[in-house]
Amino acid sequence: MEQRRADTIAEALEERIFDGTYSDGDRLDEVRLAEQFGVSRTPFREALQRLARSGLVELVPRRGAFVRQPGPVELIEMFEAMAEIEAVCGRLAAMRISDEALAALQDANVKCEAAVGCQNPDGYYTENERFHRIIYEQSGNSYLTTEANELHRRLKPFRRQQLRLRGRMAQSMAEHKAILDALEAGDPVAAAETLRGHVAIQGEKFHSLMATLKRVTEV
Amino acid sequence: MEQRRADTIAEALEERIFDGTYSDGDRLDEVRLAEQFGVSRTPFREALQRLARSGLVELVPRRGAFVRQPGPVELIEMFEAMAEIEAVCGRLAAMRISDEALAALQDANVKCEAAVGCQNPDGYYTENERFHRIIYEQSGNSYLTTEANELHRRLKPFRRQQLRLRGRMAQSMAEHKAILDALEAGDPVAAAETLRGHVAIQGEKFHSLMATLKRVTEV
DNA sequence: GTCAAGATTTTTGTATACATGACGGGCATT
DNA sequence: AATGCCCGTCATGTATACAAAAATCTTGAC
Repeated sequence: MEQRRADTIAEALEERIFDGTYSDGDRLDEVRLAEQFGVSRTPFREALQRLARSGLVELVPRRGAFVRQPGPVELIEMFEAMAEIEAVCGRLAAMRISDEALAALQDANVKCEAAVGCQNPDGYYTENERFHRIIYEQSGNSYLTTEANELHRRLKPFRRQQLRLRGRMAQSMAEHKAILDALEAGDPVAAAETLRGHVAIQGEKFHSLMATLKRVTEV
Repeated sequence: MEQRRADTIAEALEERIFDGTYSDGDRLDEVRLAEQFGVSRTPFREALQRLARSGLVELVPRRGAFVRQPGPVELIEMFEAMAEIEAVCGRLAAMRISDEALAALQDANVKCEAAVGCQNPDGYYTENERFHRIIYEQSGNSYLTTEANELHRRLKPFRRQQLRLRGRMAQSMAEHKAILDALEAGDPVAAAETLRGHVAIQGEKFHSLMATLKRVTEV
């Protein structure tokens, strides 16, 4: 699959939005940025439109493109949607998961535990992501899988913060175990419930999220 | 909100794809169609990219834009996803729905029943859509609402066929009643279950869907 | 008659030029 | 001094021109 220039530009812009180079409300000047990327306005505008579709920028007619970071309400809604969609994937996966996938989940979990032991948040994060993506995949529904992956990607920057919470990794491991048990038992209801609880933002996680939000938006 | 030309073109193309003017695999010639719409290639390409993001068109680099109708597998997956997302919306709505929304749902249902009495499928269809959109809205989650509306829109052409099934409208009414009861009772589980069952493609509905699919793709 | 390689043509991707609508500053009026 | 209007400047939206890649056609050899 050949890569258009607009694709690479979109990725670069996305990266800059995620890492905070551009923050909420910033206008993305077409001529200046196109020049900076070494392309003309045409492919750059293509990239902007793609980002607009993912919701990262807002395209106001005749006024330009503006960075659109999710606010507190939007973020909470996205986390809730993530929890519900993961629950759905888990429900379906409980009825459809393959033995290979179950083994892969177990493998991811083992490596997660190892990462916890080594105080290695990055390793934990990588394997945790694999764990979840396997469940999306095993829903056996590519539409849901795509949606789940997309939401997962957008929440990535905020999710990462959650792991910093004291004792969060250990608790998360216990929840993974419960999820795995439900999937092995082929219990759709239990799989859905445990996954929803695992992903949902509640209690201390909520305050933590709000705190990081403040830090991001106030800079 | 000002409308770009690319927007109107995208809508027109979408319409033509839905109504079968263009069918699966057709190439959308940039110069010919842009001329036909009376615009240059630039806004027309914008429209193509938008359609590509909705999944109606596939943009193959260096080869062009091709109409991408969902195949049987994809359609079944989309209907399943719709059923699951509606179930989620129902679950949340059962906990959050307002009295006004409940009244609106009842109103939609009454008008549905009237339409059934008058043998008026169009009227039924309109009110049925309103019924479902209210439930999406009352999930209290705008992300889910957007996703649900989008899926609903894409499945519209296929859903319409389902209503032609003998006795389908009457059965559907009974299901609406059960959904309404669950929402009134504030029972999340019942709301989710009844909605999932209502939307899911199963039994005769499945064969009917396959039949319409054949008719569409073989023309 | 078939297949292959080169030339031609068509078409996509990108750059640039042009036109129209938006924002801001300055001036006049109250 | 404040407000409203007008004009200049600039950015966006669109058209057109150019370049590169793919598809097609032609021609020649086996």
